[in-house]
Amino acid sequence: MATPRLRTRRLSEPTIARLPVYQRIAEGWALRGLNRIDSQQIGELAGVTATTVRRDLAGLGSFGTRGAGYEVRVLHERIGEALGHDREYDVVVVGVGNLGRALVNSSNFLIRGARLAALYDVDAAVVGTRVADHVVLPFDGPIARATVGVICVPALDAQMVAERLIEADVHALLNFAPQVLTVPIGTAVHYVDFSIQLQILMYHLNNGTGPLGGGLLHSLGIATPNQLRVP
Amino acid sequence: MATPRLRTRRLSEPTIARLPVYQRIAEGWALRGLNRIDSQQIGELAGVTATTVRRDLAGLGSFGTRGAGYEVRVLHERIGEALGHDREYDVVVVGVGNLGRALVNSSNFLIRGARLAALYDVDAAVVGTRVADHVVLPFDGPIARATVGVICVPALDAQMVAERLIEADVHALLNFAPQVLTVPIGTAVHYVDFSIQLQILMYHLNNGTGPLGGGLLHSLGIATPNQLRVP
DNA sequence: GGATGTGAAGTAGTTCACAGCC
DNA sequence: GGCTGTGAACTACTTCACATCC
Repeated sequence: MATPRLRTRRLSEPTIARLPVYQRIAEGWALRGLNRIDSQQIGELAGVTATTVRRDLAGLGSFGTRGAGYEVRVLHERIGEALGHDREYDVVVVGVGNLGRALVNSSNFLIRGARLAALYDVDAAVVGTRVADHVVLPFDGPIARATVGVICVPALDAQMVAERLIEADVHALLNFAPQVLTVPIGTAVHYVDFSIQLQILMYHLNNGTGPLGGGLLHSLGIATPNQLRVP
Repeated sequence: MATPRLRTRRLSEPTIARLPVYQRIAEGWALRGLNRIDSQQIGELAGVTATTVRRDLAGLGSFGTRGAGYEVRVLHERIGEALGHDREYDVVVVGVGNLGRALVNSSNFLIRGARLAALYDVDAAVVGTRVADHVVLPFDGPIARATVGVICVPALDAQMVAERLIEADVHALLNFAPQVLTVPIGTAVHYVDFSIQLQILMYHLNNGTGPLGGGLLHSLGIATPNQLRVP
């Protein structure tokens, strides 16, 4: 576990989930050559209220200018600092099926300090092939030193994979398998589950709730309708 | 938008996100031939407190037995009803790259009433090929009638794809592109963003928060360490 | 003037603690 | 005895409203 740093006060869970969205918005504006943005604009693009944006950003220290909003460059930088993007960390991916392949080849996955250390699979047909500039290694061999392990294997194998990763001293897991993992204290598990997202969407459709009822995203849930167009 | 039904009282957003997890746990137990489970056990497997489980389930009507817990079959059924799994709905997928392919071939994505209606792509090399028992159609042609549109295209194309889907009367979107969408009122957008999940995990690692500090999943966030083993 | 940053108020979600029932 | 279901207390998050500063 990395050393804690107390540069910013402790951020709330919903705030942490929104920061990457704000950062992406900042990137979009920077790309367009715009260098100022205000909480109102960030809010409309992110699907939250301007007040929420200001509270979130205030937690990173006061770097806005009253009357003029935030400087896009500084905004991006501060969020990066808060999320620890100045640190590099190694990621191993276990399971090089369609999903694993999609992840490592995505321009959106291994960013902000994440570095692919190695790829593993149990399938002899896949081991030895080249994927994303790495030769796929056998999962029963030695495991590279890494901070995060990404699990992209079938549900039934996920627990076994988690155990082997933990044994190899990987104590942060991102699990794409539809399987709750049992892990010892000291290991963080984060779940990504596509079908749950679909199911939440359907619940709202069936019940007429969600965006129409004014419902809001709860750590990347349903977003408020968003009429503003980026200039 | 489907007709609302008021079988159960309105559920809170965090509850809705947890129900699919409970349901999966119920499935696991049913598969093992176990037919009773209590809130304590569900909680340990899902990474939440027993009280939270009981509150969530109480929202679906009282179907537990004091002193004996919940019947696994009834639990599964009630959650299915609450989430609208008895209804079938059509899903179109736009973008048949690695990710789109991974999704439609996953045994975990198109479940619980979701039915793949059609696949679209703009790439002439992909259009016409067979994927998951469907011939990939050109995105500039007519779009099938569907309830949900899944967007698996590069970030820069996502807004255009969303607009065309909305024009074709698809008013619920699941967006896998790292891009906030601007949509008219009446359209629900739900985001799935891999890199954000990684970033949240890293934040906690850098700050020593998360599972060690007793932090808890916030709609599929970091789960509490989970020592219990399924019998 | 105009937008930030923040006390204070309001709302939502979780946890406690226990009555109620099997 | 044991576990559910729930009022009451508590905690967390959001929104209001406005003083503050450019």
